[in-house]
Amino acid sequence: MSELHRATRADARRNHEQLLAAANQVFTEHGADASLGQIAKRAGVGIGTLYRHFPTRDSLLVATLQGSLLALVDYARALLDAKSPGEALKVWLKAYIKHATTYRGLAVCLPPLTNSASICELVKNAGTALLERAQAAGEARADIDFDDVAVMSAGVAFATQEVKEAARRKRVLALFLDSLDLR
Amino acid sequence: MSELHRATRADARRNHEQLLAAANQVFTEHGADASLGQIAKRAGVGIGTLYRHFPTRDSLLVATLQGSLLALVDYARALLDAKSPGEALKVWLKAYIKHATTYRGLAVCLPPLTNSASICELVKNAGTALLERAQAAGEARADIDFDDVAVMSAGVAFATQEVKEAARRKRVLALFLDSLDLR
DNA sequence: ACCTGAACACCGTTCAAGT
DNA sequence: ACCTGAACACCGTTCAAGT
Repeated sequence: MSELHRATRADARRNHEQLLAAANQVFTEHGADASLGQIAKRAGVGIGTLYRHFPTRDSLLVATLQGSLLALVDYARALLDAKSPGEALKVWLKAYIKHATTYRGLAVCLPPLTNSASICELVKNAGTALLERAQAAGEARADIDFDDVAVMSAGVAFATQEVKEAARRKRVLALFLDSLDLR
Repeated sequence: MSELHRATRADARRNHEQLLAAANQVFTEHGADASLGQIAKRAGVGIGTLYRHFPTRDSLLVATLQGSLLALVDYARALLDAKSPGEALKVWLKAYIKHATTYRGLAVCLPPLTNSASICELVKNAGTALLERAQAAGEARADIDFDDVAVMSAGVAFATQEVKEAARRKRVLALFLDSLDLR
């Protein structure tokens, strides 16, 4: 019943919520490229209604991820008080990369989305703060910015996604995290 | 006129070649997820003929890339004589990653293909030789194998693909290559 | 103001019919 | 042996008609 919803009709609000819930389910089951018609059907809503609420697939995707993205931002803020700035950065990046595998195939459509969605600006700011703190403490190489780290993280998330062996996933992740250290 | 083709009909051989040429063009123009119907049309062939010659999209993709993959193998063999094993590895990995961007979106469908196509076995062997030589010379960290490097390379190719700024692409690539060094 | 679903354009894949 | 393309099942997206 927030201010934002005062002017919207009750059925519209309800449809919005049911679409989000359905999308979350269907994306989880079938991946980020799941059929939009299937999502509309699961929400008990016409396909046109889905498009009215979420004009693009990406807009539906970010809406679905908003909660976990905000959690990621909060996590970053909390980590700004951690003893070791370098470790704090790495711990957060692990969570950041793990988040990019929330849905199968999410890493593939995440990069373009990173530049359009406003929530991603918050995430970027949060990551930048952690990186710069680590760099200031001499615990991360100084010749990179957070966009570099974000690009590489997307790559790691993508490449890691379909690897069966947990040991290899862990090694590749470590390879990346080690690369952030000073020389 | 190779031995392999003695038993096949002349029109079949011709169709095969025209499909390859058309696929190369269309993949180049529209990316690795281009329409197969469009490829068949460009080849002047029924869609059924395309499926007869290349039962899956991946089989058509690897057939299209076979020449450049073999060139990559030759390049690796030549580099086994290079003075610096560590540098040789990195130079080749740059070419390897660049190859994964031959078509837009190729990096996305490359990983599964890497395990199925027999030509990729050759590439893997070539890369392994370069990596192990660098490791033996103490010019690459010893706690990884070529599969680790291949996974990360796929990630770099994917993540790098859509980045506009050349400087950032270069920095991310360097970040990866640096990570292979000894500590 | 919002919802619906038929309509359209596209795609992948198969397979009966042809040569 | 090989080729063809109609047929089928699916998908994304729009928009006229309804409430």
